[in-house]
Amino acid sequence: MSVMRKLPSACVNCELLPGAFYAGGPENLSRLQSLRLGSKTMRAGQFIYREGEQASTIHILFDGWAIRQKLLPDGRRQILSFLLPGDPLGLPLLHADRLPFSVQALTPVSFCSFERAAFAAHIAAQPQLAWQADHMCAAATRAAEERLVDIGRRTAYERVGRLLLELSERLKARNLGDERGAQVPVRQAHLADSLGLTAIHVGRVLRRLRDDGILTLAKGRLEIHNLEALRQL
Amino acid sequence: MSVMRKLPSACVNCELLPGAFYAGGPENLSRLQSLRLGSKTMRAGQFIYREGEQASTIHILFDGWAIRQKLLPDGRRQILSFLLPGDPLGLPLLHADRLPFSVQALTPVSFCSFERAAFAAHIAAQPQLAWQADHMCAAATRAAEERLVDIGRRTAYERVGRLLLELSERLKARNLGDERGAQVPVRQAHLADSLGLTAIHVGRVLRRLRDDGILTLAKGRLEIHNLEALRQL
DNA sequence: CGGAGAGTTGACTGTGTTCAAGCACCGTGG
DNA sequence: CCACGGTGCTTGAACACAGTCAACTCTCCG
Repeated sequence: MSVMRKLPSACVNCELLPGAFYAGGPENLSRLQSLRLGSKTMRAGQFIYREGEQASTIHILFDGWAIRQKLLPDGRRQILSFLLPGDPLGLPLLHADRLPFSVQALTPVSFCSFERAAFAAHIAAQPQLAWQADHMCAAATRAAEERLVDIGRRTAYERVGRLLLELSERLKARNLGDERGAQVPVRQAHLADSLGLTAIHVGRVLRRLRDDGILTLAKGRLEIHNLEALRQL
Repeated sequence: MSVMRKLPSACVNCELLPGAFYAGGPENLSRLQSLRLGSKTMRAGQFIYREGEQASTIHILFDGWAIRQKLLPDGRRQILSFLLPGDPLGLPLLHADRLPFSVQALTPVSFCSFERAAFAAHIAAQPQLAWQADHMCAAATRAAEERLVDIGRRTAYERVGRLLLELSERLKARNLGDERGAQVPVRQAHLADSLGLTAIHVGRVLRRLRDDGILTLAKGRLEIHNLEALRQL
């Protein structure tokens, strides 16, 4: 079974920080370190945040996968995004003290925590950090709106293909996974709730994608066999 | 016919600025004024931006409605949002020089323009402006993700009702419209492309909403008859 | 060996789509 | 004043994509 990576003792040694917008360069790391509250691990399935509840800490995912989702009273669920190591969890807490979505661990996870208000002040006080936060947020909006096009105007076949392509590219960008594929701990029900479909239909679509020689998703592993065809979708 | 409001000659007199995040308070207005390039009007249907094309000015909608949309090669369209007076057009241009969507005038519109780079610098240089921009952007993400839940997991009936409720509330917040309703220059095809449906089905849903005594949308006018029931959706 | 969770398969249903025709509204021009 | 054409809305019938339900298999673990 997969073993969880060990958290570094200090931010300076953290492998995630180069490139993380909230770090703001080496000269800020000690400041950031002083805001750090500690770290935590959780098991698969645990809720890291629940929609609407008050929360005063924000987390940075260090290892494992999580999902960001909204639940309707009658049990329907919409997954908003998949979260990978390095992603901040609950970023809207910088602007409000209640989150408009829940966050749930998809695998065992570890993350480190910062005090909401102090972290917000840290960013708000520095023009270039605030600007970079805005930049990140713009990217998040763009991603949400692309998913909107998927769900609103693309077929199930296109949706599944594009989501798996996106995941594979995000994993590659972080050097997770190898040549042909990667571990993707996502079940058909997750794809379904992410794409506005049912798990059963996702299963049928995955079979078609496999039969068409485009990709396979089985036993927690995603393999892409025809990247060109996949990009065409 | 509706008459277009007259643009003020100077930002100081602009009725939109109180409350606009990019203004940043009275002391900044002269600075903002100096960045202003001028104003423009366009007829209904004209494209203000086209997806992917380079653009070096950003606009603030002064009067009229516009839509933000993405078009697929085969003609399918997804409307991302409706833009009302006071809304910035093409905000992502602050972070990139190509827009990931098109903007089209829905009615005759007027707007004023600012040079992209100068406007971005104006904001990026001031921590509190940048932070407010981040705040706005977070709201945009939240809106996109709520629409995502609508399209992904709600029925056509719920979707149409909720979108019209949202529009009516945005109009009310800007003092457009009166007691019972407001002018809403949105055709069934727009609702359809916004909600991942077809215009024909939207028509059927609107009839059901009317038959159920909840609302009517006809001849460019939206009237809400049972706000409570509408909120229940 | 047994049980739980995930995935598969098949038959049936339903929400929403497609296509086509007809109608209402409205600004234009004879 | 009315004929005209365009645009948008409505209706009906047939269809399709995706959903629902239920039974069965597979795999992984204990």
